[in-house]
Amino acid sequence: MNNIICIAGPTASGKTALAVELAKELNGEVVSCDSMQVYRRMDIGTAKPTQDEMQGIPHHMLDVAEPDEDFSVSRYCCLASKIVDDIVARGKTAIIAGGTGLYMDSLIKGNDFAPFPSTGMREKLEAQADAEGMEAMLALLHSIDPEAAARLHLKDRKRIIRALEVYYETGETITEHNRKTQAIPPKYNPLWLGLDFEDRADLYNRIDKRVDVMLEAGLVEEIQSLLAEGIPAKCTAMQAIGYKEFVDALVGKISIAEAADQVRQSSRHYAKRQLTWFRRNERMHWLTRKSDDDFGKILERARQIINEFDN
RNA sequence: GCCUCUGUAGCUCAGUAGGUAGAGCAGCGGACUGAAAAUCCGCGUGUCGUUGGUUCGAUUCCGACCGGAGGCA
Repeated sequence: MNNIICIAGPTASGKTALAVELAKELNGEVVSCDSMQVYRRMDIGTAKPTQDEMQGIPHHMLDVAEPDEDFSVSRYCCLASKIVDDIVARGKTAIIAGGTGLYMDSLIKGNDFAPFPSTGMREKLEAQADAEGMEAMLALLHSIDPEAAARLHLKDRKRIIRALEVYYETGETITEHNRKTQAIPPKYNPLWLGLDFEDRADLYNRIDKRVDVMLEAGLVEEIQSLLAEGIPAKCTAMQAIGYKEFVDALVGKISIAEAADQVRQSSRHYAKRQLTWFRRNERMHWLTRKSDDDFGKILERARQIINEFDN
């Protein structure tokens, strides 16, 4: 009997509902794997499961950070792995559900991240990049870590700076770091379930509808109150889809209707990226939903896969 | 009814002084390992409204017709 199940899939694909149903049937607890649901008071726009939706099933890794706090894969793995271990130790099933592929893979593989001293290195590198340009930064990286430099595109500023940061902070190149991480055997051996739609348009329709539901549920008010309590509009949490766009609307840059359109658009792009990430996981059991399949059909397929896996 | 403008990729529009066409967005595919709902890369065949004509050759010129916009009555 496998005691860890991962439920992956794009936004609005029904991960929450499937996780709760399976938790009920398998004596499970849900561990959210979502880079934005970790923030407190960001409930509507992150589609955080409501008390109703949880149906009494314990949920973890929600509300573990303040919106203006720095969060990272490293912190996620550190907190979540303890929780998973504890659930399993208590003889229950850990159901890890969410759409943040990097977090999910890192948790399962057991990537170990040493804590980062906050020395302002990133700010220094950002300033240097502004002053000297990315060609210079890439050349600098090449002198330190030619493999990484060869792999990265000149325009991928974020990764070039990060690669330099990792080296200057730890003395180890990101290439070495990656090699070491990949060498360690996976920490967990879960059953992977992936949600997808045979017709992409069905997913996109669900995304569109969900934006309307969020608006009705008071997303704009949620954002207003975050801003009112002093959460800076430029912090990472507020860069979440559904937040940054309505912040623009609230300061009058665009209309609410335009913001809603942008949210729908960004969500589609995001969903596509999520699918790309999860598709490369060759251990994934895909639950591909046809246009006339209902939730029950997907649940039934999930049960089958779980039974086959156990036998 | 007459006149003018207009009809090119799913959308908005370029363009071809006649040799069957290209951008942005959308869409699709990919990457991703200490910010990831972030960041980045790649992919453009479409009856050039329809139909006749001129031409070796028409999306391009001419005519008619059918859409759309505006103007005059």
